[in-house]
Amino acid sequence: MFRFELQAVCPDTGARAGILHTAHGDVETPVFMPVGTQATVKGLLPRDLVDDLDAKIILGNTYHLFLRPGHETIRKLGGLHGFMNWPRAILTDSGGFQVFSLDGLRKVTEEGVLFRSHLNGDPHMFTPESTIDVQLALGSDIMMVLDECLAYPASHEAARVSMERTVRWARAGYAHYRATGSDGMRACFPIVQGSMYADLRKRCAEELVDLDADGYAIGGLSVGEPRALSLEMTEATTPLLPKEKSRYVMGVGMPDELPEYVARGVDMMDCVLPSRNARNGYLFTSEGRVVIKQSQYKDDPRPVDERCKCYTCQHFSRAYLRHLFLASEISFSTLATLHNLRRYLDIMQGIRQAILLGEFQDYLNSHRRSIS
RNA sequence: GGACAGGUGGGUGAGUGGUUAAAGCCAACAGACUGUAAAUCUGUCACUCCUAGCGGGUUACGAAGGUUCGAAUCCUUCCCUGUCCA
Repeated sequence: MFRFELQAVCPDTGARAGILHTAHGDVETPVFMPVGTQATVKGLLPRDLVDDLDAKIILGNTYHLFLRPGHETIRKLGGLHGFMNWPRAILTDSGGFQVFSLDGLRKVTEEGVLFRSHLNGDPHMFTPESTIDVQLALGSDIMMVLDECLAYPASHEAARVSMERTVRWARAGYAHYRATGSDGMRACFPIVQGSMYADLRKRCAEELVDLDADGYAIGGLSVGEPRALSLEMTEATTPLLPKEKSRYVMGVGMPDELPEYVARGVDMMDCVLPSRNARNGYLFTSEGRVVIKQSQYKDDPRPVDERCKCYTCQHFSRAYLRHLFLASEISFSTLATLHNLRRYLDIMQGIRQAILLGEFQDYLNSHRRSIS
């Protein structure tokens, strides 16, 4: 039975701690979810994610898995869980982000999104209903309704038109989900849009709340806008969402921003930064960033982060990691991704503990002091 | 000893009379990355001056001379390298 259990609420901020009960295990929130678009978190094995990182939930992507290898193939091979041998929870994005990232390869219509495959140019129509069907085939624990992730900046008029269409898609997708896929074991989240206009965000949230959904997402952020705006839009939205339902801000953020989202009432986040930046040699540490290719690390015997307990930091020097990076060795990606994700998960665990102990305000204050 | 081929910036390698301080790639050095078209992408990469500009000057294509208004490019000599033949 899918259920969100609220455990603690910060009396001073909007922060909450809870548990997301899914068919594939409990997920303690606030949670950061590693991104595994193509049925793999790039650079890692499920073994790493479970044994080393203890990640409770990861993402998959409807658009990418539909194109390759195909959702029917995955369905036959045990769904995404069986296919990629991932025993824990999976959240799948609907393809709405590809409306943004594959701008130029798609056309948005009232019916849905017509994508031209980035692999071979074949046309594929994605509708609110079809994306639910694909996600059901994938066996997703938390499905996302198809939305239009709008680029920044957008005019108020364009944002309104887009947001209203996203609401219509959410209604259609949700109706389809209720009719075919709502078995109590899985969940489906609609997505609040409205670009950087608080009034549109508010209207969108109000419309979507009527769906009485399993949880709510805030999308359309981290599309090029100033960081402060992303937080502002989150802050304008979360108070309108039902307290007893989980809130998921899609595609954020930098390590420093994670507590800020939580303070605004966010329970779930995901981002490619820890994994992608890891592969590009950008490591997150408790002391800030370490760009491992820099010559200053040439003979550095220290671990990436002296306070980190990850496998990478426990066994390897910056000098060694720099060598692997410069030599384009595959193992670098694994070690770096392992570290960066561990950093994100550690931050979230610290945040959760602070909330449970009633110390989140202090945590937030000291966090803000440390970065200013 | 002889016959060919060749010597270009840290490496490799284009360029065979003038928009060439010299392509591309690699290395080096920086930067970017936010629901992943990303093990990707971008910038810098001889020295120097200032009024900081599609600005000036100085070096630079093995060495030294020469031809020419002008040479990495043509000529002469020398040095060096590779392959083959004795």
